[in-house]
Amino acid sequence: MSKEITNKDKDYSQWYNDLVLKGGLADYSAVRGCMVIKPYGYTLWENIRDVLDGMFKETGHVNAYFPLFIPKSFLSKEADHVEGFAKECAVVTHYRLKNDPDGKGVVVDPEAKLEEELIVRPTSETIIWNTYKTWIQSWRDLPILVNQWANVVRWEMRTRLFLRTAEFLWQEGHTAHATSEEAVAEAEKMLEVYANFAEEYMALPVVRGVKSANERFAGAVETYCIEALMQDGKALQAGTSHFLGQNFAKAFDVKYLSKEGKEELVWATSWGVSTRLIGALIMAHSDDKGLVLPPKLAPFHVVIIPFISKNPDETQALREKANEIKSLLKAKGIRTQIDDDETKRPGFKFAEYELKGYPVRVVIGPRDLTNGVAEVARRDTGEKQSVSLENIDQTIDQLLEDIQKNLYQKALSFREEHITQVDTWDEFMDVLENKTGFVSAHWDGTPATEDKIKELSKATIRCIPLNNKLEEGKCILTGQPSKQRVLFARAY
RNA sequence: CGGGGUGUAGCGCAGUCCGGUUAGCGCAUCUGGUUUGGGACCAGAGGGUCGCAGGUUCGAAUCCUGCCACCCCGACCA
Repeated sequence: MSKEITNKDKDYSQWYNDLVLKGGLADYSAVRGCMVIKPYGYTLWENIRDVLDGMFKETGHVNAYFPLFIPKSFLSKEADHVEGFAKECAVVTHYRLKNDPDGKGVVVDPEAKLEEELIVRPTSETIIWNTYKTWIQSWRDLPILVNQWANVVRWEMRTRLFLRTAEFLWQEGHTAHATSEEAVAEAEKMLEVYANFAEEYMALPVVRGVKSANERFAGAVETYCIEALMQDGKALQAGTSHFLGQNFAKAFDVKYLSKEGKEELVWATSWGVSTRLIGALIMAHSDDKGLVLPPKLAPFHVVIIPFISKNPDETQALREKANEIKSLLKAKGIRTQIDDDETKRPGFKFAEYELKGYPVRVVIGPRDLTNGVAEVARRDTGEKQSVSLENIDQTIDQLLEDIQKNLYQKALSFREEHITQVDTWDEFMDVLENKTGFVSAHWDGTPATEDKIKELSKATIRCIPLNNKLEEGKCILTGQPSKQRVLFARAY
């Protein structure tokens, strides 16, 4: 069958690609490293976006939009920042094409060279802080709590659908504050927003933490992150929030006059999540039959499949009943689709909607109609039950809640089982190789040791969990004293 | 950027080693019919610059040279 997907255990990467492509989320495009997000995948993104956007508004943020292009000079104003992004920037050098003198299409017009080259934004700190300079004069102008939904480009060497593409969609919040404390509080607050979103909506348990110096965002003083675990035991950073200190205020000379009449540098944060979340969603819950989507984000909650009968009257009655159920569900805010396509057989449809991850399937045939029931199947466990048509809306409403909870619980158990404490290097390597997942181990706190561990094991420090328990110990690599355990893992 | 692999119909592939009629198969598509409680069946039809550009040859999907694209694994990254 053309729709068959690779078994997860056989080839996890191929399984993932199959889900994305055959599940109808995205396609490869004509441009290297760039993907086409198809309607089904885009709806998923819209659902993610809408919920997050509501959360941002709830926490006092407003949306704005800044240019796609950044003057090259801006990027070089913050030393760490340039270094972090310089290697993966797309650059616009010309502004015009002309007909090829040899008659073969168009060529870049050498006459149309830009005075100053433009960088396609890999992130917007620089263009935004250059703008904030003009917005901020007084303490009364602060804080600025702005978010933007945008695309960014990072010219990655190696790309993967949703997880790492050259162009991707995201949101980036950029805030300006009068004090360091306020900015830190903002960064922490937004991390918590992300964590809540991941857990409540994506049914994805995450570890909240801070990054080590090596893994910190280029230009940040502190990077907070949420880390999730995928079914293959690899970690995935699902969101980050940065306390930028005064680095960008210094670089762009953004100062305000305090209540005391003193000129002060502004404090900053930035935070973002991207379409990568869709990759996380896929890898966290799906199985060998296809996607498994949490109800709170699934494009559709329910598909109703009426059986087609030989008897036209019966078929008509089934269609009507399907519509009736749909209306009932719709009244409860349940997103429902009816598939009464007569050219496809039921078995085909079952497989198709399982592949697409619809949380609930409702099947209704002549026998059900007589008995006043429908067959309701849940995607997460595959269980089927005969349900009375009387209060099917309530049953399904409850079922969707159960599915959402069950997905979270399943992912949580998996995550808990895959955080392993180790105290020796041999154990460390053994867990990474065989058990996989997060490894909680002592580290002497130096970047050099972290690099060495990465080199030897391919594992990185995913984070130092927030409110981490302090505990005396010895670094698994160097034996030097350590005050706390940190989480290592191989990661996406 | 290194290593490996693949480019032949919308998708998946065979054919390439060893050149030779009209390039084939499965799925999908279209038409007609029979079907429909877990990926239906029968009959017929349409669909191809064999990745691109050169070259060798009477003759190239097949041999030679160059290029390009994509996938996988590594280094780098959200």
